[in-house]
Amino acid sequence: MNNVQEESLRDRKKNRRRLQILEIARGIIATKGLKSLKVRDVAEAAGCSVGSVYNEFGDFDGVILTVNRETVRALTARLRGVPGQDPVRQLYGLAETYLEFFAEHANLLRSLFEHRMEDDRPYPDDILQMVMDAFALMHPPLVRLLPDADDVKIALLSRTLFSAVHGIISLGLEERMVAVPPQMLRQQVDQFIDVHLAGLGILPLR
Amino acid sequence: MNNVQEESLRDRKKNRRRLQILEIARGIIATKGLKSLKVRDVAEAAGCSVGSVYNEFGDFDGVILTVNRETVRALTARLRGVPGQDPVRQLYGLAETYLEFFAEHANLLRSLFEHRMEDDRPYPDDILQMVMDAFALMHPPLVRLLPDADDVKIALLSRTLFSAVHGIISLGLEERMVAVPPQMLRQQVDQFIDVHLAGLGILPLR
DNA sequence: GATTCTTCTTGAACATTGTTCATTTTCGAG
DNA sequence: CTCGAAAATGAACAATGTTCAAGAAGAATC
Repeated sequence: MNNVQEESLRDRKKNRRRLQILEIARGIIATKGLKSLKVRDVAEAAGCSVGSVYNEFGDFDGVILTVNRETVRALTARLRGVPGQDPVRQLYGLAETYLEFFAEHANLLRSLFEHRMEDDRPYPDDILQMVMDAFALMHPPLVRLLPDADDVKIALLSRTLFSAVHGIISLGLEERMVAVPPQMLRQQVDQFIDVHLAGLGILPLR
Repeated sequence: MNNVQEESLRDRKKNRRRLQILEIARGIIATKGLKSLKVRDVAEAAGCSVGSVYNEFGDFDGVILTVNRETVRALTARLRGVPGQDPVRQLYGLAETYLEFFAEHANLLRSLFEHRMEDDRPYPDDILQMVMDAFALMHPPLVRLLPDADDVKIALLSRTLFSAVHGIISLGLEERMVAVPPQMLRQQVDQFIDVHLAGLGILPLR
């Protein structure tokens, strides 16, 4: 077997189509929600047969999970872009960036958190791990802010804090419920962190 | 029209069946999740035809929504049962009771929060209102603890706090993710409230 | 370039499941 | 008992995920 794989014509077409299918599926989820995603719609929009979708992704869950995987990847990239000089600012930045991302891609995030597998197959571990990793991004700044605390406790605190922020945002953006205006929601998140940092004995910047 | 309605045989049967259908549907959702709820299964278990289910509930969403309505009603009842002598204890009690209820009825709660309507029909207002009302149950104790604060701000704080607790619990119980052990989760919730109350300038009891 | 072999693509057919509705059954009133 | 209204029925339909035998397309070999 030759490791210097030059991409064959077949591979090129396959890749192009794969990306195209994902793009279309993501677009439908993002604009009309996961419930509106239909194999036939995707196949038609991609100019191929339904069989090709199955050939490429195994089953329909495969398409959804691949989109979700990219969603959490994009989220993580955005969160990693939050400046880390000042740990307090970093915490606010992480929360606000999460809010921004969630507001921009609400349906994609809902697909990530609400999709249930067919039958009782388990949710892929790598996606869960990526989500956990994203939620652990508050760990480093918290370590800097609480140098005397047990590392395990900080890990727990990081997950707790991020989960709390997630709850505030995901319910706040739920247009079904009393949709909180976006600007208000940001204030809400900031105030929440204000209070929580104060409770941890950390002085705010402002 | 006679207002002294004695229940006719017809009405009795209708009511019995209605309750039976709901019981069965709730059981399936609770044990196997919303995705496993099928009209035919419900009809067969209730010993009636699929048509009867439709006759009684209009469509399948009708069944789900009725179950969800009862779920939020039961939740509210449980939360209202939390003692209110001491406002601080009440806040812990509300959070812990929510945790208990969520742990006991995880799939029912997920059905309440994750179900999306067919097409683009709106989620029934009364259910949303009941959820909002449940989340507002932290309002009274917070008013007592922060007598000088603006009432509108407390209303917002109440929703924020409860949403945060919801996030911690719903992600913590997500067995897909790293399922936090229930006892640990309770500690997590308590510590979260510890810190947040401290941040609000409220002294803990212990 | 022709031939062969492998792989991918196709789309009709199937399986599952929500929904409808003409027909039948049941119940209550007169 | 009879008749009309209401309810129940379940076969048929519609939407949608899934499979697979047959054909098409590309790669490999000569």
